[in-house]
Amino acid sequence: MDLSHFPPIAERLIAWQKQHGRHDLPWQNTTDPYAIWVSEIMLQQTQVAAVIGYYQKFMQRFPTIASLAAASQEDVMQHWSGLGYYSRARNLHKAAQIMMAEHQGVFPRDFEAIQALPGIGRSTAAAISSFAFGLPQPILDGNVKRVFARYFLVDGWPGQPSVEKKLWQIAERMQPQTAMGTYAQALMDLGATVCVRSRPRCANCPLQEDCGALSMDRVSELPASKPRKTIPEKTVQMLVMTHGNRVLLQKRPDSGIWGGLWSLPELELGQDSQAWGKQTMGLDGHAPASLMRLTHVFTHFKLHITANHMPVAALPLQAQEPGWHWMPLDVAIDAALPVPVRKILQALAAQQHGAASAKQRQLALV
DNA sequence: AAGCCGGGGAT
DNA sequence: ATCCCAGGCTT
Repeated sequence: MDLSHFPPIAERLIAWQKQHGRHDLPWQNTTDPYAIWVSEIMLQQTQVAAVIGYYQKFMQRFPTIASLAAASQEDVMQHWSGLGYYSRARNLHKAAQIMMAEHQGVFPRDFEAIQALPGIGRSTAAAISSFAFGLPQPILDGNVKRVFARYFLVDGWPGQPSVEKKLWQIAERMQPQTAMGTYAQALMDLGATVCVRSRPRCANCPLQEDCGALSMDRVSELPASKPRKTIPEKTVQMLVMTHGNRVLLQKRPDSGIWGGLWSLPELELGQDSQAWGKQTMGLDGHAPASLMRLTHVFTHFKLHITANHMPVAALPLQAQEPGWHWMPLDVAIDAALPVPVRKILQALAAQQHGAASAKQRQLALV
């Protein structure tokens, strides 16, 4: 690829960053590789605004590699609950334990060693290397892909391997050998605040004089968007079994959707709740009551959930199956749950609270 | 190369 | 309703 007719951009970007970039995010103004690592993992496929609160709580609870490595998976997952892509949390936890066992509890400084840790790919390893250690490794996240696709007129969807390969080559060619952290931050900040997806602010861009897409009037069509397919839809029934103030939850396996989180038992749509409770748990449930319906959209499918509430009067011993847990409702709501499950339990809590208040009012009248 | 893995912000 | 976000891992 011939990039010779493009002037170097690093110096302009670095100068722009010092004046117009972001400087006060919670994970900036530190060279602690642990803090930078945690932020980079949280920021994978997740916007800055969504991360800030999670980051602060996570760092307060797990301030060091050692504290994270020593924590239970349950504790780690609880601090990730709601953020999505839960393999990130499991890999973060696992990588901390690897660092304790194989790197003397110190974050490795070698680029290959960093990238070898679970959950850290080339771009994340490069970001950590630049910010924490000043290594000249190019990053290539969504922001950088957009900036380069426009500036260098790269056609095709950046998720396509052939297109991504071109973009990595550009990233390598543009990579400066000084001020690596500032340069990486400049690319991200330019993409996040100026070279945004829709209606970019080209008049404020330090690269406007020689941007390929701007000169060709192709800014709005680059980068090419992902070819979209219709996603399948699934319907499930989630059963909320309660005994007194406790609710039955099931720990999901690490692999698959919502891995490592607590969830509700799932039945097929027409499946009979009472029969299911009797067969799998040996429980006699009351007639199930419709609690709520909701639709949850994932990247690759849409899930229609019907939540039914079935109280059980007695709890025989065979109801204590491994992997299942009768959890007090107030505890369950703060556990590591998927978002729709938390919504269902909150609806149940609201309903029970309402019923309790009604009873109180009734008693007050007597 | 394509699929899997979440939840939310922006438009 | 659609796109995409400081992507990586598995098949």
